[in-house]
Amino acid sequence: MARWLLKSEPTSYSWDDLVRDGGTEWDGVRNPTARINLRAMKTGDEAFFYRSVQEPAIVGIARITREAQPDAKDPNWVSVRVEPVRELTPVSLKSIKSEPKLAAMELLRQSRLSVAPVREEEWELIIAMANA
DNA sequence: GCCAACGTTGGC
DNA sequence: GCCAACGTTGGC
Repeated sequence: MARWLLKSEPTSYSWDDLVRDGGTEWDGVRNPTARINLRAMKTGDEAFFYRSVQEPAIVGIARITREAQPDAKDPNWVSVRVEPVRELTPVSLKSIKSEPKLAAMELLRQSRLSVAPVREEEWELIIAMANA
């Protein structure tokens, strides 16, 4: 199973919105690199839900429930379906940056990328940080 | 095809 | 509010 990270500004779509909805179409992504990542997602893959801008942090885990299909608003782009798995004790961007083992994370390397891969060892370390 | 100008994202 | 990173647009 592959691991991912999905960014969202809480003012546009928050973790609580995802929980309330029980699942959502992850659409509106308009970046070529992010599109490559969306297309690589398989049903059952898991993704960190990252809250950007306001108190940036990883705040939950979501699951991909349908692979990429053309975005309803513009077929040149794609969307996937996601649903919430569980909330996490927030792991702040600050704590991610302060952990040397996470220095290679795509989140840090390309800070504007809204759909990014996460390595298995990074995933497990962040889960451990949330549980600490 | 190059690159300057401009717009957007997102951390601080 | 500022600014760095980076993507897009458009003149040449």
